[in-house]
This record gives sequence, structure tokens and C-alpha cells, in this order.
Amino acid sequence: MYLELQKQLAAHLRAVLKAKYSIEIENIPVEIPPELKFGELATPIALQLARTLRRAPKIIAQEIVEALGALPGFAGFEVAGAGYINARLDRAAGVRAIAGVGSHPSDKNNDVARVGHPAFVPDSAKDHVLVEHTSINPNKAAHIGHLRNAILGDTFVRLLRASGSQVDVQNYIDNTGVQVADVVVGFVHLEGKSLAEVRALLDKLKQKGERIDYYCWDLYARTSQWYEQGSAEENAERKKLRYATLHALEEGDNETAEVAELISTAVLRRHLETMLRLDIEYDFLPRESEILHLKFWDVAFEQLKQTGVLYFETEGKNKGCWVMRRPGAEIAEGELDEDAKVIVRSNGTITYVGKDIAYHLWKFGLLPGRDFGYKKFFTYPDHECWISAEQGEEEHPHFGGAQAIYNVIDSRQSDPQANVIQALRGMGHTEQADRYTHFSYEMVALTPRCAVDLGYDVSPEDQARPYIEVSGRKGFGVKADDLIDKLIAATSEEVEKRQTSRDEAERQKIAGQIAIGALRYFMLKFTRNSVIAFDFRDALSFEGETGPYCQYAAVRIRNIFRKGGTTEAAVLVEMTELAPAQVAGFLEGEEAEDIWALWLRAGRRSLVLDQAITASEPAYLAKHAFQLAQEFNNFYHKHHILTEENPAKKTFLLATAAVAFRELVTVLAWLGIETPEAM
RNA sequence: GCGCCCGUAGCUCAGCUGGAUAGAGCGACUGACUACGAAUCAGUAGGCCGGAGGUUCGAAUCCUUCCGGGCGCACCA
Repeated sequence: MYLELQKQLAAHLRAVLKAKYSIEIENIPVEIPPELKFGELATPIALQLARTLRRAPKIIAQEIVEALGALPGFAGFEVAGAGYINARLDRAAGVRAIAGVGSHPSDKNNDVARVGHPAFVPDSAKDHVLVEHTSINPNKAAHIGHLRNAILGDTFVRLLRASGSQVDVQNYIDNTGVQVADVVVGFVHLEGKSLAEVRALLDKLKQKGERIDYYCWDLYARTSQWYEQGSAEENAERKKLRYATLHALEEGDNETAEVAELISTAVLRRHLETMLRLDIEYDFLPRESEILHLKFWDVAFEQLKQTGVLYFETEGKNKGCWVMRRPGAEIAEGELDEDAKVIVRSNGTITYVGKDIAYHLWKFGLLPGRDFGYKKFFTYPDHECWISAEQGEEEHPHFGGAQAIYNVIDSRQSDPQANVIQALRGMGHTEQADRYTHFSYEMVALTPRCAVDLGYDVSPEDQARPYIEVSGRKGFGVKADDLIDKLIAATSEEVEKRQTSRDEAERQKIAGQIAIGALRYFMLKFTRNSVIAFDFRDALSFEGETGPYCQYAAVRIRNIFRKGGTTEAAVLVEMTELAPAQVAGFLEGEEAEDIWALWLRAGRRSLVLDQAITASEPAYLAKHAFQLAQEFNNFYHKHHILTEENPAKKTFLLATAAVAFRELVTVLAWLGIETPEAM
């Protein structure tokens, strides 16, 4: 509702300014004032115009107000302060619009059930968007840093879908990189296992219900240490082993590669299971092995040479390599650029950025004659997740060829990401380069206290730091499944205390929903740029600005309707049958301001969604959900609904609760948080 | 050395394209459960928005500079 009114007012102001002063302003600022006493919308435009018009801002504001006249939905305009123009809404009309009975055409995704449901039909006029997130090396268990990535990515997918975009979710699998090679070195050389023995180990773990990703977590850390534990000569030999193994993986078709395939696939499956606990699903898992074996690079290489993005270096330290300019590099024509980025090494192998360029050309549908094979890999309740293959199944969906892409990757990778964008731009794909978003975020680190509690050795220097970076290589961090288990244990304890009349299965379900709500909200409440210093005390908190707080507000409303013997939908219809004057009456006076504020907050959803997508910042919606919950809880304490004697007022209060419920449930669903039946 | 990010209440963080009196949670202290269940609410204390200049009607927000912290700058992925 807010978004529409804001646009209407801006358009009307634009027309007035053009007619009255012959001034055309593209973006007229229309903001939400800090307090309700200044109205519901305001513009400082007169302050801005004061200079060009060489007149006092208050006078200009007065003239504009007179020229504005009447606008549907608005009760009036007034000049305030130094020259603000404040707009007051027609409250009865506002309530009717926000209640949305008969559904407002411009807010077509109002219906909770549509969003996130398979029957939801995306807006065909909108883009086909590709979001890549998670992308954990398949050689160890997922940790809290990966959780931030996956939760941010998954939430952003939900937001894009809510706005009408068609979105494919990809999880890139680097199954032929050094990290997988390292754990293979661990299995083959540290543990001396053959392919058959590795297979036997997987079966054994499966039977015992143990997690292979946990096994690899320890083995990977041990192998990383092993490279540095021996004498200088031994270490040199071990490093050779490492690169020989890496080479074997890239080549494929050998026993080492088979061990890698076995391990990485098993670990990948575990990652998908872990993420499914958080309600995170994927559509496609492109693997590096296919990018290599299906020779995506050959096509990309030709294009890069033809467009002059890559050139062969004949001098300096990069002699014999194919290199490209870094973004922003200022080098005179013909001068040696020693800082150039190597894409093809002098031995003919391709660097990571090179492979990434080829992959991104594919993402945008710019790699003619090359595509993955597709195989079914993992089945979700309502769809399949596909994985890349050299020879896929006959029938398969098509991925790639997107109009816009988002890569959820931590901020440490902004340089290589910038290189890929630079390459696209250099090849003349400027539109694609503009629609390539590195959705970057800061890492999750541990507070020193948390690290000590977990039993890690923490050096005195590290103790003094505000936070310590987690490291898979060192085996230092909090595993995702451990954290989820711990959260469920904590919520179960609370649910046991409170829900004594419910059976075990119901209590389990509720505890799970609250645990996931707490975890997802915790990862979303911080803006992307801030480092999360992880601490169990904060993450296990269910009070204050948390997921459970928001869920609790919605559950309270559920209880009101259960006890009141009516439904949200029925009450909203009843309310629209009240006379507008009567509704307006309930919104008058000091006492009613908080009720009106709650309605206004409810009307802000599409505006906040818009901002969150534009800024790629899911935290905006997390904050919005919290504010909704907070305002409802405040309302709940001030107004006792079910004992209200005036039937019309009771209907109105119930409608207020109904709208708050609808908004909370919808926004929480966008955040991937379910609303439990009871708490 | 170069590049990016951060510095706001005791702690953890919001503050949208510059706008009206800088906000929240936690922690501390006071209060509120025979109400729609207190995983809640009300209240109190707590701030030279890292420092200094500038831009303008107006700066936590933009520019410059300094200080403090983090992360990147491979023929590693």
C-alpha cells in the first residue's frame, strides 16, 4: 500500500512542479517521516527548490500545497517545520487498502499461499534470474560460515520469487580442486586406503548412522597439518603428492579420481541434507569436472582471444602466459603490464578465474555449442535437484541462459569476481556485466571466548582480538549440524515445559520450527557488510530481536482466533462492512495512534521488499518482521480484544490482529521461517 | 605499497537515494502474570555517531586527511 501511495504522490508532485514552475525533477524524494505527528508521507522538495527558485522554502511549500489539491487516498497536505510538505492519509481508505479484501491489483502477491508454492506463477515480464549460493567444497562438513552463505542466498531467492521473478538456484560444486585433492591424499596416503576400502568405509559409516562429512572434517585438518609436519624434504615430497593427486582429479578416468568422486558425492549429499534441515533447496548442481571435461574453456578461450581480452605475454614475469588486464589498471599502449591477471599458465593449464569466465559465459547463454549433461541427483518433496554429468538423461530441464545473475560469495573473493565481470565487459557483453551481482558478505568468525569454550587452543594474541576467523583447513569452527542439533535441544527443552498437552511428534515439530527460526533470523539480522562474531549465547537466544520473538507474536494471534472461534479472512470481510466513518473513529485520538502505526507497518511490506531487492539486503525484511512483531505485542498488551464489548470495535481490533498475522506469516515465510501452531 | 570493508550507548548492531528531537536488542536497575499463556510488556540510566577540516539551507550519511581494526592483492582453488 505504502509503495503505491508513495509513487502516486511523487507522480502528482512531479506534475504540479512542471505545471507551476516548469521544473522537471526525475526523482522526487518522498519519505516516511520520523514520527506520525508529521503525517504518513512527507517531502522536503520545497527545501531543495529554495535555491533554484530564490524564494523562501516555506512559501514554496505553501504554493505547492495549494496546487496539490485533492488526491485520492490522501486526507490533506500541510506545511511544517522549515518547509516540509507533510501528507496525511485518509485512514479509513488506508485500512481498507491494507486489509486488501477483494485484493488490490498492484499487490498481487498479497496472498500468502501463493508465494513459495509450486503453483505460484512467476511474472513472465520479469527476468529469468540465476542465483548461486552455498558452493561448499565437498571435502568436509558445512560450518557456520557456510550457513550464512546459504541462508542469505536462499532468502534472497525467496524475495526475488516474491517479487515475481523466475529464479533458478545453483550450488556450484568444486569437485576437482585442491581441497578435495587434500582429503583424497588423506584417504589414500595417510590412511592407506584403496578404492574398495573407501567404499567399504562409506557403507560402514552409513550403517552406523555416522556422518562422512564429519569424518572428512578431521581427516582434512590432519592432512593439512601433515604437509607441514615432516622434514623439509619430506614436506616437498608430500606437496608433490598433493599436486599429482590434483592433476589426477582434473584428468579423470583413473582410480584416484574415482576415490574423489565417491567421497565428494557422499559429502555433497550430506550438505544437501544439512541445508534441507533449514528448508534450503537447489535446482541444479554444476560441477567443475564437467566444465573441464566438456571443454567449456575451449569455446571461451577463442572468444577471449578474438575480442582481445586475453593477450599472449612475451616478456616479464608472466612470459609465456595468456593474461588479461585487471579492472582499473592504467597501462599505456605497448607498455609491459606485470600486474596483469594470468588466465592460462605457461604450462598451458587454466587458472580458477579462467574456468570461472567460461562458466559465467554459460550462465548468460553466451557459450554456443556447450551445455552440461543433466542427471537427477536429489529428490525434494515437490521437485528434483539436477547435477551436471558428461552424459546426462534424455529428458531434462534447461539451466543457464539467465538475464541476471547473483553470486553469493564472501567478500574475500571480490577481486576474482571483479576479474570475471571485467572479462565479460571486455568481450562486449556490457549488459550482462551490469547484471552480474557479486552478492558479497562478510565472514562469520568466532569470539575468542567461544573458541575457548569449544576446547580449541587460542593463542594470547588471538585472545585479544575481537574475533577469530574459522578455518576448515585447521578444523577450527562450529559445524552446521552441531549447531542445529544444539538449537533443537534448547528449543525442545522450552517446548517440553510449555506444551505439556501436545504429543511428542507435535512438540518435536514445534521445537524444530523455532530452532530454525532462531538460526535463520540470527544469520539475517546483520547487514551483509558486518562480520558476525559468533557466540552460542547470542545464537541460542530466543528473546528480544530474534526469530522466536517474531514467531511468538504470530502464534499469539493464532491463539486469539482459536479462542475467539473465528478466522482472519472472516474478520477482514466483516470489517469492510463497517461504515468508513466508524473505522475512522476507531483510529482517532492519542490512544489509537499505535493501532494506526501497526496498520501502516503492515502496509509497508512491498516497499521494504523493493528496497531489500534493490540493495540486495535481506536484513531489511528481517528488521521489518521484528518491528511488526514488536508493534503487535505492544498493541496486544494495550487492547484486550476478546473482551471488547462494542461489537464494531471488536471486529476492528480482530481485523488489526488478522492483518498483523497475515503480514508476519508472509514476511517470515520470505525469510524461510515457519510460524508454529503453538509456542 | 595498492585496493575493498568497518569504527554509532557497557556489549552486539540498525539508521534507505543527505532531511525534522540519532534508534533497537542484550546487559544493569524499577515495575506488571486469577486476562487473548510473561519466549511478553511498561519505565529509568546510558551518545562530542573514531579525530580534524570541507561541501550546503541541512551531514552519522557526501568529499579530503589522519588514527584504529579487518580482509584481499599468486603461473592456489
